[in-house]
Amino acid sequence: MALDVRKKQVLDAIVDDYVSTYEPVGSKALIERHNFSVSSATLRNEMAELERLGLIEKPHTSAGRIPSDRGYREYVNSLMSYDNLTDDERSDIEERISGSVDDITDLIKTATDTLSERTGFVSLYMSPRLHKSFLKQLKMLMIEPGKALVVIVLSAGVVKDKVVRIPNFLTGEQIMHISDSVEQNLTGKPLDEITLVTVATSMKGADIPEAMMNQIVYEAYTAIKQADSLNIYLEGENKMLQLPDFGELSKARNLLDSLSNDGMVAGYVNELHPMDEPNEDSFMIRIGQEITLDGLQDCSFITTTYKIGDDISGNIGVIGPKRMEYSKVISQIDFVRKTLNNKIKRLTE
Amino acid sequence: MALDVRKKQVLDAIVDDYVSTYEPVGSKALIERHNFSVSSATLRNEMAELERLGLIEKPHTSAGRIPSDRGYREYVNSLMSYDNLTDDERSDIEERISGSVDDITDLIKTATDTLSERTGFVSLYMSPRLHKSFLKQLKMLMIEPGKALVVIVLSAGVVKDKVVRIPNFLTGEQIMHISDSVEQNLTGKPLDEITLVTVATSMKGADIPEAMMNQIVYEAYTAIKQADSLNIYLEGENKMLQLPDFGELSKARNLLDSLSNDGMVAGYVNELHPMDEPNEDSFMIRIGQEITLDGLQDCSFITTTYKIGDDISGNIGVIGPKRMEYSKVISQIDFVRKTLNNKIKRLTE
DNA sequence: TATTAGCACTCTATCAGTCCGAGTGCTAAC
DNA sequence: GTTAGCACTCGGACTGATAGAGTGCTAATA
Repeated sequence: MALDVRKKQVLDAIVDDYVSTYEPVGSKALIERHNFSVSSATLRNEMAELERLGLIEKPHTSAGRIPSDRGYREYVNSLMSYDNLTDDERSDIEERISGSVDDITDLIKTATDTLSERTGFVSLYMSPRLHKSFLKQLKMLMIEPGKALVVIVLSAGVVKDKVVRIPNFLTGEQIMHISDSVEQNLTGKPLDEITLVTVATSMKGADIPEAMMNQIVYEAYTAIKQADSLNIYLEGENKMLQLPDFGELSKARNLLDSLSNDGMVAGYVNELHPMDEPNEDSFMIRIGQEITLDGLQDCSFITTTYKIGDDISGNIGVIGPKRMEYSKVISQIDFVRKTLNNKIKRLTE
Repeated sequence: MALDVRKKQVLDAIVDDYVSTYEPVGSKALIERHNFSVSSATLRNEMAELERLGLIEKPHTSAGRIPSDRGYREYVNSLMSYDNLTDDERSDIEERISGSVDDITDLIKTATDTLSERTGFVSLYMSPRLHKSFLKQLKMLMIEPGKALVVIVLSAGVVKDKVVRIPNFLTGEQIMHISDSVEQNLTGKPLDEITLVTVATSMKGADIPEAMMNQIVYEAYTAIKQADSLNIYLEGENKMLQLPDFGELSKARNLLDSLSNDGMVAGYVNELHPMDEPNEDSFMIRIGQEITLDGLQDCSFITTTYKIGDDISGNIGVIGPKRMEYSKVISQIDFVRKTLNNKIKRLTE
């Protein structure tokens, strides 16, 4: 799509105006607000051309133009200029995130909340993907007869645990044995290389009757695997009701219903960030119709990646109306991500 | 408020009709739908009287009547007949809750989700109040230099844990010592009797240099206290947008904004259920203006109590529009509570 | 050839006016 | 105490007229 300079300026101006006013922009309004050195008639010709190219559209015959999804895409890809945060904004974000407690999950959550508050949109994080992280410790604690707590420590100091059922007559002593044996054999292994078989063989050392082995193997295995399950956290859904974009009740309903389906959203965000991500510092941007999730076609997704150590990463980002100030939102996410990464680094060193 | 029989019938009919139609009920409609053996004129007189008593009101001069908050209250207190669930409903609830996993929190969450799904309203649970539960075990696990995991096992098998910072040069050995010492001295104590002082004295046994004691005492103490912090979980906020009661965008906004403030809602529900609750099987019902939480004056709260063992309890309930079928909702909550209590009992035995 | 002024046309949003129906309170009769 | 009847009120739905913003097209211009 090779647009000449003036067409680019016009599209840029239309997006800017429409984003800030939520009113279709006409040729006259365009002349008034931007200093084009041509007349409105010329702009009308340009706009007709842009419409033929599929970059802008009319809600109805006698209205101004609004950007189409492809228009936003063009804008984001090649027209938009990046924003710099003000010092105030920076220090605000830094304070909020640094003032947070020591727990990594709390930290990520705080970063996400900050994002929603600062943009006025929905923000989200995906729990860290641990499949590449490796096992540093595994302990089993007897809680009461028939119940034990499996504690798993992963690289970068991530801790997970799960209460599991065990055969009733196992003693604390025996549990310790098993746990030591498993730990010795599995420490250093990445999570995605741990299978039911490796867990089973790792227990060979502890001399526990074969009969009760199966249950423990299974429970230990699920405890480990559960650590790697994918969770999503969404914040600020209600803020979307303030936006004119969702001022019609049916649109608002649609939006909130779609967002309430955590699993679907998580799956979608997960798809956006493939496992072997080539460029981790980049943003994934999906606009309007590009989004293959039902009911979110008036939205845009902007997500990026945070890191815990070298092996572990997760995603953080924003879901807003597609009519948003992309440059502002992206720079907010960028700075929050950086601040978060730094704080995590300090925490895990 | 001593109402004669017919006034009661009229109020009852008005509430029933209004709840099911969301239309103000007039004297004629009342005659048509219920077989009163008097004329509409007589009913008009009765209605005028009920209005004088503050039990019903008119949206405007030429409209029918709708129940006032006091009208709903009167209805709930003395008119409403209790509903019995159908066998289908019972088995549906039982299946959903019994199909859930073994973790108590998951179980309560499932029960809450069920409640929202079955009523179409917002449901909630408050995390168990643990202040009366007593300490059964306390273990500290070294995770890496400077970091330990405190695992706390409470009565009824409730497990809590927290990662804490410890002095860098403490060895795993020393941590074990401290943990054993604390455990020995505090086991059997109710959480609300554990203070900074008792924690400190409990560590006297482990011979750790005085200097680093303070930090550990503090961290152990906060770990214990955090176990008792009050959390709330809300489910189904978006469902409220389907209701005509919140069909105006401003009302919907108001509602969701209020509900998004978890802390406020938690505080309110907590107030409703005083610590030394006299009758644990009862329902707390708050209707419309009775609710002292901003922005929820078109709602009703109905909450009750679930139990984990003898010492631990929490709350579960529903927030819906005040125009709701109270008897149905109450019986749903009642049955969910019973099912939940049973399942918890089986789980903790 | 690109630009522009001008003009006829289109469509929406808004506002006032009208009418209908449901419901009320009151009065007088039963 | 109950009821029929009636005048009155008010919101909601419909209508038609109007203003305003914007367009596309044409013909003139640089």
